[in-house]
Amino acid sequence: MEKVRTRFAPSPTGFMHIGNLRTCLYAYLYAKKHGGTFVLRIEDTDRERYVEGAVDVIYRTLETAGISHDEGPDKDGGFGPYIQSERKPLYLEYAKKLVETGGAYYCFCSKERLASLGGENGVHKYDKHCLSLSEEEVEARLAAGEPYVIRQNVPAEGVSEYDDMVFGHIAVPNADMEDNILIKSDGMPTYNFANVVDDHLMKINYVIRGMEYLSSTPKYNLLYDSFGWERPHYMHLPPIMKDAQRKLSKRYGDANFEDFLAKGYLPEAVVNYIALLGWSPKNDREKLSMDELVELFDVDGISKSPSIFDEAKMRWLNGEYIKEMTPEKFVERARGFLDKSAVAGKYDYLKIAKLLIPRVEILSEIPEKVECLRSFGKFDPTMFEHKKMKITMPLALEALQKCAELLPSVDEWTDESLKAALNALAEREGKKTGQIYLPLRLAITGVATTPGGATEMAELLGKEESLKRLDFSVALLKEALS
RNA sequence: GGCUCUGUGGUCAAGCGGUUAAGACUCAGCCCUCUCACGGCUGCUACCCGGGUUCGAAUCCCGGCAGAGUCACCA
Repeated sequence: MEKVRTRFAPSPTGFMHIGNLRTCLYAYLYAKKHGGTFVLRIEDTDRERYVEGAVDVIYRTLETAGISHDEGPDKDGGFGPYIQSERKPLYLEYAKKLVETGGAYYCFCSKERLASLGGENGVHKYDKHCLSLSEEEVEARLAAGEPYVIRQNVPAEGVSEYDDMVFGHIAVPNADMEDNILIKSDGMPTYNFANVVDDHLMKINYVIRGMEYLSSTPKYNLLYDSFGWERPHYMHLPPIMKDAQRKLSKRYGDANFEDFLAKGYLPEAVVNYIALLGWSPKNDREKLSMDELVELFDVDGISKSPSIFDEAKMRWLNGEYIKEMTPEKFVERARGFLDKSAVAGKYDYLKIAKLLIPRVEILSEIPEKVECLRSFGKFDPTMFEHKKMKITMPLALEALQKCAELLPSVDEWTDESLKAALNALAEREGKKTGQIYLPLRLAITGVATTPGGATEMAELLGKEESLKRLDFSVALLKEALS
């Protein structure tokens, strides 16, 4: 079997959005799955849409996503250059060859004439006007320096067909296809043409891309045929949608890959999630590493219908990745968020990590979760009331006062010894442990929900701060009850 | 509008002529429990519609309907 070569060919027009990344991922997975080569090619033939720095975003995104290309502008594999603008002379050369074989022709029509062609429903279709120009006339006008384009010569009749790896047999009447421009008047090729020439020259035999090309692919095949080149296999992918009607896109301000990282998503979780959007391993596995994706990836699992991007599910998956981290790993990955939170520099990150790991789905939740370690002040004393535990404000006060008597004598200020002390206290007083813990936790944090229990929070805060807060809360309760 | 494609719970998604139509997210409830989480359990909700073919159709065929893509000197 021939060696598989796939490619990702983005145009540098800004950020890398999720849909693009998934196409890239599938092309990568398919190549790796079959021991093939994955090529990165930059399609910058549209000078008007070029965005400075966009190429760097592409490199950066691939790297953090864990997708490494085997060939590209920065990794020569002998098929370069890998940037289309640097291949410019090539295209004209090949277009001329196509003119000789009759697969293409020069066109001198003005924009005005083209505009006057108006068909039904505002749809124009070029009328092959210049196809009938004699060779001499073409030569003369070329020599006179008249501006021209080169158009593909699509047969007027017949049907063009091919078999798509995911959509199956596709047949399009030739009459529905236009004689598209291959070489623009600025001498640059259009996507239609550059793509075909480059894919052939780079020996790309599996073309994996969005399904917006599904119905124009027969046209590209005609080009391959005119050249006498072997057609590649095609794998078209359904789009990722924002909702049932709209595609996920930069235009609607939808988050791109780097935005998600900034929001505290792990790159491997994002990659994992988008791999599953439009593809299924057909078992119940959902949390898959890149290696597993490579192993399991299969065209058969690719769906034909669009899928809607569900951030809630990606968030859940991200949480799954976090849950299996060790505290050390968590600190390493979350350092940026920890450093910007209330615990920055003041607390033991590893201790905090243990509490945060099961409670955080995306890293950006960290600051809000630990804020109670820094902020403390007057709070609503009725929060001490707890029906199920049968705690009233007076009972809470009593419990807190017992704590205030007992705790200063606890020397080893750790979760375990605090627990031991409080359990003994509860037993002595004939209380349920919750009737002690609950008020204490509230007393030293001042908020209803905390990332840990009373003793865990106390350990973090330290003896001095805990006792200070406890005193404050005792006073607060006394005042409320008087 | 022409052409191309698609149509399983709110979302992702198994299913490939015979199933009580998986599983996951979300949501609700319960258990666990010092809060919140985690974990465990339970529940709600689906084959777009209509015709065929067949003993039997979510699965095959046809027709509707709905949605998407495309019809550029953009990719």
